[in-house]
Amino acid sequence: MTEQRRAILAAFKHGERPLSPDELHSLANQHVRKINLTTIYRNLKAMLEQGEIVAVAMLGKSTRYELSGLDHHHHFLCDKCDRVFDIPGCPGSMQSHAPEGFAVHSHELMLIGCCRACA
Amino acid sequence: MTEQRRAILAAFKHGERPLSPDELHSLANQHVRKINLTTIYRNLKAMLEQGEIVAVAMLGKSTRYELSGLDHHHHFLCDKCDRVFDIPGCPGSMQSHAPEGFAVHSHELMLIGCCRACA
DNA sequence: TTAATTGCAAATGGTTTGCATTGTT
DNA sequence: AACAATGCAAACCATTTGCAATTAA
Repeated sequence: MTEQRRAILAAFKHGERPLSPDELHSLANQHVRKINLTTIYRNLKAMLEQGEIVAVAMLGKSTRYELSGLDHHHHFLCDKCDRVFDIPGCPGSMQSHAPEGFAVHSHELMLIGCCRACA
Repeated sequence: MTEQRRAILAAFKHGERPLSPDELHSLANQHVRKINLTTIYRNLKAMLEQGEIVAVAMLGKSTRYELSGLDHHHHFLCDKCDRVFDIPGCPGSMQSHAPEGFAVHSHELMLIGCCRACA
């Protein structure tokens, strides 16, 4: 594992929430010497393919990423401060909500609202 | 209401599922004389602000849009054919899944799997 | 006829790629 | 030495913007 990859992992752990490539870039640069944004993107791509991280779709804004292997969970987007929080738990299997003949492999749930700090 | 806006609305109705700006462009051009893609984007922006349509976040792919005012519902993304289907109903209020002090205003749910046609 | 809408081309912003350089084994 | 990872600049692609021409009120 390269020094840059280690810095990116550290940034993920330090960030503790889904991060955009830019946020990751800033965070990783605090951990080691300057890393190029291109390197961030290339490592994100590799980490995605290896299943080390997962992508989180964001309305309008650029995709964010987080470490995988966490317990199954969902996200809360604060529409005031724009931060995304992990929320534990899950409403449960969604297969019953799919129409006949549709097989559900996975699901994503995003709650939108106002976080505690902004309230 | 302009002729172009009418064509875009017709495309939404004809499409019957969340559409990308490009899909909308193709569809709208079938309904009237050529419309510029810029006009699609500008009308989408206006329709969003007026609440006439809503955006649907797509992982990696570009945002899709659909008419609002439909019953509250969610989406199913087929990972084979890449189409998005509306699915009726909702698992219910999500407030109980949010941490203490977090106020939920709305939520988005995307089921991912294999649609009936691709099965 | 005055304001809003459109088309076109250029600008933008996030992401990706080519290639020469640097680091790793 | 051989191969993989990096940095930089250029390319890319979806979306936005400036501005002159067109359409609607």
